[in-house]
Amino acid sequence: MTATDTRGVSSESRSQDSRDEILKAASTLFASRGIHETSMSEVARAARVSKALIFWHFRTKEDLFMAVLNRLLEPYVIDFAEEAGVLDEKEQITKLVESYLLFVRDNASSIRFFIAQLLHGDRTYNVLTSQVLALYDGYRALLTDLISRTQEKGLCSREFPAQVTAAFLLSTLNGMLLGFLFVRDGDVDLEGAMGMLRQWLFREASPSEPGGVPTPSVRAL
Amino acid sequence: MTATDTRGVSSESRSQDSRDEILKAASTLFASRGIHETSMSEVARAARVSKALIFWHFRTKEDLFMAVLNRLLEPYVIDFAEEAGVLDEKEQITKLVESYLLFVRDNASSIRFFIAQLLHGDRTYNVLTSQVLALYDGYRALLTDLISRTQEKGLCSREFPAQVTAAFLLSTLNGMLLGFLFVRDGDVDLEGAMGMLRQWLFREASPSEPGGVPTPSVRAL
DNA sequence: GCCTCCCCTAACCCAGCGGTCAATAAGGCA
DNA sequence: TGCCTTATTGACCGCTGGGTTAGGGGAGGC
Repeated sequence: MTATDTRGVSSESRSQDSRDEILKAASTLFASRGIHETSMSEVARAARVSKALIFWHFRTKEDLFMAVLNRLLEPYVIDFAEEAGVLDEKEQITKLVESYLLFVRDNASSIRFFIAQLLHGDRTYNVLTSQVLALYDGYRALLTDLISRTQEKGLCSREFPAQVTAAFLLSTLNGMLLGFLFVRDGDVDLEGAMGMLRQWLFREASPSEPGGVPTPSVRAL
Repeated sequence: MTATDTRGVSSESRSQDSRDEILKAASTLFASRGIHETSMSEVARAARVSKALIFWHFRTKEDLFMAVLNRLLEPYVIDFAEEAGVLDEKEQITKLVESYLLFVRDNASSIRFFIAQLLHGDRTYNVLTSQVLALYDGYRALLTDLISRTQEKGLCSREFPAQVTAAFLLSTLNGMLLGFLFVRDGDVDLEGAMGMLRQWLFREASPSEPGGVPTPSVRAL
């Protein structure tokens, strides 16, 4: 989608195009079938390019794989600071949790890939782990801080220390993530999940909505 | 460990022995490195047996893999009914949750393997998924029922319907599972996790124990 | 003592793998 | 136009993978 960008076909952009094409094909194949079940010939065929060209762009298969990894990691950033000021803490937490779930929904396939990769523990383990872990810790810190401030203002229960609550909440989110990844038909009940989380976090009474939506369906968590 | 069982070397037991040896070696290798990164020659070497013998016992590599899968699935059973009567509902829930966490701790490597396998979604997907899902649903049903009864007796909060609570709790448990799988040094804070869960479930006050154990450590959830 | 059936092996087969290379096409620049 | 650099390819190579095959050896039956 990003930049089909056929401006000034001159000079190095020809090379760049084929490189992108290869990366795109490799991303799809690696993510869906794993590195070991994907041959370079298949990547070449999918990218409609000769196998030798792949080795011209990338020294080895593993190099290509690393490039794919980085490409897939690109959207994994926490861009939260922007809308911080306008919302109160409660809403910020809600927002943060929601963005987690939305992200999971929209990036299910690459998350699947990364978890499988992490579980597998190849050489890539170290570099990938540290990167993913950094993101994860960032998110947790953000959440802990937010919960802590919310508690100070008396906006939510002080039953547990903020970091305990945050760790617990994150566990639950990860459990939901796992649930999402195994959902059969790919559609996921985000609203239901959010509602449950909000109620749990803030001890809200069940929001008896005008339309009278009954208990949020909880299938397939 | 089970049955080195060298009784009556006669007749078909020789075959059985070598078959077991192969399965054992294959289980270890497949579980730790995955099917595609494990060659039949490696399995043969690990089982100290010729490669051809493997193909005498199992028609193809995939057959062997399926046999391994079933072997690894053996310990995955819910044997809960036994001690049901003696405990009250609250303790039963605690017990059930604890047995989940203990199971996760003790079977981390095969759980890892199964999740990786499920995430991957090979052909094995269908047969494995259905089996794991059946177990999972069994556990959930057990839990839902138990929570429901506990609520009826007024022993725990009725804030949410039993099945919502169960699904939520299961999500959290799965999140913890995920956390356990990625714990660095392999040791896991079971007591801390259990404490948090109990408090959450039953709204217990922090159990200020005589020894004065401070807030349960929550690292690495 | 010999035959038979079951385990088990060494040696082989060949498709497909990751990777290389010499040859070529496709511009930019003079 | 011709030359130089950069992209691109088809053909090739060594090797490892899953899978086969022909045959050896040992325990039971007769």
